[in-house]
Amino acid sequence: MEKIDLPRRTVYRLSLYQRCLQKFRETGVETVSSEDLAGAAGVKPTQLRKDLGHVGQFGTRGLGYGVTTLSEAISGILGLSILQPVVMVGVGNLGSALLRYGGFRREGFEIIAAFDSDTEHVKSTTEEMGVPVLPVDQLAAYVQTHGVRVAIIAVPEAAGQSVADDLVEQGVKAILNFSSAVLSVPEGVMVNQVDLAAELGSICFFAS
Amino acid sequence: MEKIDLPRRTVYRLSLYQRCLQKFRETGVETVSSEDLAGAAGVKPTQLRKDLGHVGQFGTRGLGYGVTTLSEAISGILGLSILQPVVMVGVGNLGSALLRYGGFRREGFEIIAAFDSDTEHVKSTTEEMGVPVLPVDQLAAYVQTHGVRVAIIAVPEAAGQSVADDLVEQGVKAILNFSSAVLSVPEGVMVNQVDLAAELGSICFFAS
DNA sequence: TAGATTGTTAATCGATTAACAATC
DNA sequence: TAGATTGTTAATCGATTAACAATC
Repeated sequence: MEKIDLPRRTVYRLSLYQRCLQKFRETGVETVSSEDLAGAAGVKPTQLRKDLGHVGQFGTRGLGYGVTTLSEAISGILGLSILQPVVMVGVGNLGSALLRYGGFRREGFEIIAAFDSDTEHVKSTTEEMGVPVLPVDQLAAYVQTHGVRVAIIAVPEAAGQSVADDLVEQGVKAILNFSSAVLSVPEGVMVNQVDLAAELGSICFFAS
Repeated sequence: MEKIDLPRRTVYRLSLYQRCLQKFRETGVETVSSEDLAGAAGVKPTQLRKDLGHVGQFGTRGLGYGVTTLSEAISGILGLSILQPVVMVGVGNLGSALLRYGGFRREGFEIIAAFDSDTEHVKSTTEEMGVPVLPVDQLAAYVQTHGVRVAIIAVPEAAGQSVADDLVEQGVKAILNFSSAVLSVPEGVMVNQVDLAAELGSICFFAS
């Protein structure tokens, strides 16, 4: 596996394209132009082509892109051609909502286990979530034995950093962080911060 | 109210600074340097100063920023000095998680009502959510009579655009969109797309 | 005055868009 | 061949960082 270096935003959009391609596939479309696909993803055609240009040549001039071919190519690039195992830490409001959401599997990853420090929480949620919910003190061991490399953090701010430390120590390489904690991680680990309150706060500005 | 034009990212970070300042305030700190505050927010001091430079002069050279003064100034800029009323459309997994989350109020906005198309949903959730959950066909009227300008969309993709159209028609100016629908809105309406699946998909790339 | 720290300008960086030659 | 559409280069744009003079 060649390690390509891609701009963050490009990676994000590849993920978008991938979902659109799946939809095209389901409706039986076999070929799309950069204009069609970009339209579906909400970006400019020229940007789509630029993004794809970073990783290879997939189209046929005058014709467009083969839906299946491109979709599989992108899956490969994102590392989603094999189902990616993900753990979830924190099963509060947001964590459990994400667990129930479910649509993830279609995207090429699967939340294989969730963890929480609240024992009551652990017991009451295990069945209704569809994934095992375990006490957080089993997190490290689990991550190690299952070779997990991707994690979602949805714990209160105060616990964020220590959870991240544990994860990184066991080999996790990418973290999607919903806690408002600012995580510091070593070089080579990617953190993607999603700060819902700040997101909402910032749109309020544009309403005035 | 002068209408300032700020870079999106700057607005987002102002929201971050604001939260950090509140924490400083709670712990009795009266003055912070750009280094302290930037550290707390996870950005570079120079960026913080640049961001603030967009909107005015709040500091004292050699000393730093007054916590309270700066905090109130930012609230004013973001339009959060008065509690901002927000409606939520869609009370599925994600929507209800956000409703329960609650931490929003401290940030200066309040979800005053939620809407859903599923009548069962409406009934069963109203009490447990702490806000009225109403049938979606009352959305337009409610938004208009309450002068709501900010909305959160957490409905399935297929319904996203039509909900957005209704909101915009009734005067909503800013939308935080959690549906994966690519919304098209008229000039002057701000949409902030948060695509959780794409977010997760894109970090997977960095794990390989 | 000396030390600290802001506000701001200039330099850098990265990402988006436009334009067009290559080619199916 | 003519029409369409890609792949890629160059131009633009916006955002981040470095540097430093202003000043408390």
